[in-house]
Amino acid sequence: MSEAGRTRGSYAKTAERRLEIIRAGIDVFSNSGFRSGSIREIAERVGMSQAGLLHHFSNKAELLSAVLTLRDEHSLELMPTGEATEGFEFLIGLVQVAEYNQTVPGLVELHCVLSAEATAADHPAHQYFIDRYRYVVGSTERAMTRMAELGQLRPDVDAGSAARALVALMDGLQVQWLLDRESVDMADETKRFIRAILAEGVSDERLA
Amino acid sequence: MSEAGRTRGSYAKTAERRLEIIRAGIDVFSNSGFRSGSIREIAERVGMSQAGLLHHFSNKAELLSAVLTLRDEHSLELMPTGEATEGFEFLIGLVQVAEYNQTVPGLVELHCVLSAEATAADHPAHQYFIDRYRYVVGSTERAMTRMAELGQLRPDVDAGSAARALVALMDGLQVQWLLDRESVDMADETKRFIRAILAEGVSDERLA
DNA sequence: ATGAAAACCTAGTAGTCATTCGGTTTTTGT
DNA sequence: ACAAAAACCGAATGACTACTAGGTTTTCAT
Repeated sequence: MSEAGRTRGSYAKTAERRLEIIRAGIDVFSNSGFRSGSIREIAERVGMSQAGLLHHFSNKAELLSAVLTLRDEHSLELMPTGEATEGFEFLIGLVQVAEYNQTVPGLVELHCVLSAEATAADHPAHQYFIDRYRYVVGSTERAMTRMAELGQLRPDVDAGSAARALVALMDGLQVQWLLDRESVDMADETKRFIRAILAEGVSDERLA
Repeated sequence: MSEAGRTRGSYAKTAERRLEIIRAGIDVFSNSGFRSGSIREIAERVGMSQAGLLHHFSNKAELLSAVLTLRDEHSLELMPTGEATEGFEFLIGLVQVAEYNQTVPGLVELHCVLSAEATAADHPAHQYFIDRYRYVVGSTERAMTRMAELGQLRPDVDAGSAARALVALMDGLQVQWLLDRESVDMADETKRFIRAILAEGVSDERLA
C-alpha cells in the first residue's frame, strides 16, 4: 500500500513549536515592526537558530502572514457570531474588543505598527490591511444599517460614515493609549461614541 | 575686534541644502519609517554622500528631530492663531487641516508611521509624540470647553472625551485613507463628527 | 530496530546599516 | 589674494540583515 508515501507529516510537538514562534513574532513585530524586526531575535526568543526557524516558515513574509492569521482568529472569537448578530449586538461586541485590547498591549501595538507600516504599497501586508478594513468597516456598516431599520439609530446619522468613523476612532485611540495608558480608556470612549449615535429613547443599559 | 572669531557661520546656500535633506527625510521616513529608512537613501535623493549628509545632521535621530520640527511648523501655520480662537473656530481649523492633509499624502504617511513606531518606549521620537498628543488633545479640549460655555456644545457631550475622540478619529481616518484614498474623505468625516456634537440650533453653515 | 523524513544546527553569502577618519574642494570674511 | 572654516567625499569599521548549503540529530511509521 502507501502509494510511494511522499510525506510523513510533522512531529507531535511541531504545531506547538510553530505557535511559540508566532507568539515571539508578535512580540518582536509589535515592538519593531515587520521591516525592522529580525528573524534572529524571534528565533532567539524561542531558543532556536535562525535557520531552524526558517525550517518552519520559509521566509519572513510567511511568518508575518501566520502572525496576522493568528491575531485574526483571536479577535474573531471575541465578536458575537455573524448570523445571530442583530445590529446593536455587534456594536457591543466592538466595545468588548476594546475592553479586551486593554489587556493585551502587545496585540494593540502589533496592529498599530503594522497597519501604519503596511500603508506602503510594497509592504507584504498591504493588501491584507486593505481587505481587512473593507471587511471591518463593511460589517460595522451592515450592523448600523440594521439598527437604522429598527429605529435604534439617530435619524441624522449615516450608517456608512458612522461605521467608518467608529473604526477610525478605535484605531486612533489605540495609538493614544499606547503612548499614555493612564489617560486613555479605549472602551469608555468607544461606548460614548456609540451612545451618541443611538436614537432617543433607545436603552443605554447594555453599555454599562 | 572679533574676539578670537571662533566660528564663521554657514554658507549662503546651507539653509536651503538642509531643507532639501529634511524634505528627502520626510519622503524616506514616510515610506519606511525611521528605523528602516536609511540615511544612504536620503543622501542619494539630494545627490550627496552619507558622510556629506552627516555633516549637516550629526546623526540619524537629529535628522528625525528636524523632520518633525519642520512638519510642526507647517501644520501650526494652518491652525488659527491661539488667542483669537474662540472655540468653534478651532474645530474649523481642524477641518482645514484634514482638507490640507488630503493634498499631502507624504506628510500623512509620516505621521501615521512615526506615531505608531514611536509607541515603543526606546524610540527617539517617543517623548515627542507623548507631548504632542497631550498638546493637541489639550488644545482641542480647551476649545470645546469654551464652546460649552457659549452653549454651542451638545449638553450631554463631555469636552475632554470629545476632544480625545476627535483627535483619535482624525488619526484613524488617516490610516484608512492611506490604504484606500478613493473610499475615504477625511475632511467630510471630520465635519460630520463636529456637526454631531454641536448643540441644537447652532449654525452648521461654516462646515460647508 | 531501522530507514527515512522532519527538525535543527553551523557556517557562509551577499548584502545592508550608522557612524568615523582623514583628506579634498568650495566658500567667504578679511 | 589668502587663510581658515564649511562643505563634502571615499573608504573603512563593525555590526547587523534575510536567506542558503550541507550536515547532524531527533522523531516516528513500519
